[in-house]
Amino acid sequence: MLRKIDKHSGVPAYLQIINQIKAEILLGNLKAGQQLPTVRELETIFDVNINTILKALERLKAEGLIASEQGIGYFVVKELSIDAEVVAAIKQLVSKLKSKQFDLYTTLVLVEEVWKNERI
Amino acid sequence: MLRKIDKHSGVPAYLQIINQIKAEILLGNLKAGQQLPTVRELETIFDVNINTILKALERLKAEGLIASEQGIGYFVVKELSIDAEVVAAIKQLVSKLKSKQFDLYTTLVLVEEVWKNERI
DNA sequence: TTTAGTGTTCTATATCTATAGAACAATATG
DNA sequence: CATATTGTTCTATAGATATAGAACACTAAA
Repeated sequence: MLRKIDKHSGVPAYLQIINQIKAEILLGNLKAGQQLPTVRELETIFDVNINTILKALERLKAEGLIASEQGIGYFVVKELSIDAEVVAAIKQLVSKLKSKQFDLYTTLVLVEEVWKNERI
Repeated sequence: MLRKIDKHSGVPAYLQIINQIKAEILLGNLKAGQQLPTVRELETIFDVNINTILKALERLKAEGLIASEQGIGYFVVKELSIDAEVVAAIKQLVSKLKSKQFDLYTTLVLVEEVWKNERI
């Protein structure tokens, strides 16, 4: 599920990488104990320099989400399971917005703004 | 509705400013013809340097969303109205996630990932 | 033991982002 | 006309981000 980052979004590459990996863990696509692709494979997958990969992995390690073993690889440590109902609700909203021709950027901006402006 | 940006999010300040203004226009809180705060007021509101403000306004101008008149100010040009139903749907999702103690960052990451992974 | 495949560390360089500070240009108002 | 308020332009500097390239360290397997 991991894919090329968007180099023109303005969001730092290492952050986009962190976000992708975190999301995969949240969605249950990466489970505890599972090994990540090697750093040199990640270099190809995300299409960034190895140092950028390392910066992202370092942060995820500091958060305790993953761990590394020299000579072996990186592994998911902590599982972050979320409610299936929540995933369903998000899918439903995404579906509605896509059918109304919204683009992802606009959607994210709106969600953020509603989040910060509404007191619920 | 415009507020301080988050200097520690890693997202460039000028992008956060663009996002906020765009969202206000989308939500109808800034309507066509309406004047924005002065650049020096925006400096205070967002808590960033005037050059960062200008960079953001420049981009919004290039997109045709706002226009400037020297000696007078910046004005909203294009209106981007969206379906009230869409806003309601977003509010509903935000409400549900907040009640489940989700944080904004996790929410945005999930929405993005679901958007990119689901073919709908 | 040797080799291939892992992660790890380091230096150097270029570009982007953000700030500070100063000055200039156009407009509206007294 | 003079002044205050607005946008505009410019230079210099610091820090963050990203890349390239090289070398080193640990592990597993031939």
